[in-house]
Amino acid sequence: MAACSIKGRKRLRRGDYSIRANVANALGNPKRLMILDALSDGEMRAGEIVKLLNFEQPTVSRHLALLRRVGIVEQRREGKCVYYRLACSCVTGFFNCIEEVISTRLRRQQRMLSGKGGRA
Amino acid sequence: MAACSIKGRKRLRRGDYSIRANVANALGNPKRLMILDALSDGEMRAGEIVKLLNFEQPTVSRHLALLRRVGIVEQRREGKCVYYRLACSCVTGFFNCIEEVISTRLRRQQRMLSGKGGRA
DNA sequence: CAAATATATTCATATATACGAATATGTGCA
DNA sequence: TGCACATATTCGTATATATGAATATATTTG
Repeated sequence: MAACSIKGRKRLRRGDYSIRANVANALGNPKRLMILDALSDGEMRAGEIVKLLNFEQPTVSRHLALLRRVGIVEQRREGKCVYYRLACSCVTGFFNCIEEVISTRLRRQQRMLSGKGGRA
Repeated sequence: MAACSIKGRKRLRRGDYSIRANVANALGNPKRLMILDALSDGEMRAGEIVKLLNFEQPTVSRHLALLRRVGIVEQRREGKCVYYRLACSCVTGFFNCIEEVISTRLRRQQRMLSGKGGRA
């Protein structure tokens, strides 16, 4: 006999979660986040990003390729230079959400410390 | 002589991008996305998720532990059962953003096909 | 305490990712 | 065409992640 009740509902979004995960996964790397953060100010050349962040040129190129592959950034060639930009304004929202998760976590940890840990 | 101008601006968010990446990274896995999608309907027991998604019990447990570690979900024990819930409402926004990225990408691909590919 | 249920952790391994170094491709210009 | 600048790709390898199987821990109840 189950001690805890099971609610019969739950509908899941349909479709391929792998595709969604690929998009999210592209955001799960510190260097890519820095690149996106830079791009959130506007279009930049690949080389500009290399200089700004002081990463290896191939590193930046590969990260940009990955971000482009999943559709987070778009590119535009102008002569010898390739300009990158965010493909979707919602990326900024990602950052805000992450900040929110982190601050929520901090708050919870504070609670832990003063609550559980404080006395005993 | 650089052919493309360099704009001198660009301010980056400060702080540790690795922490942010850890949070985002937690969302970059199809099974975890399915778990979060399930939890977006409300609190669930670990075992309920196992049954709903038909994953191995240790797999679910580990994914939940990871999600909890980065602060995306919280847990609550009630007797033998452990209930999990989203720690932060913004997680739903993540999904919407991902959908937006994917649909933007689709739109762009359509454009490619009818534009570049159509004639040539 | 023993047994049963619910969840968590460990271990070995398979797979995916990230990176530097080297090299290739693409573009404009003399 | 040949050179210079800008970006992309390949290769070998180091590191991280995911997983099933087995095992451990926690909680309730008899």
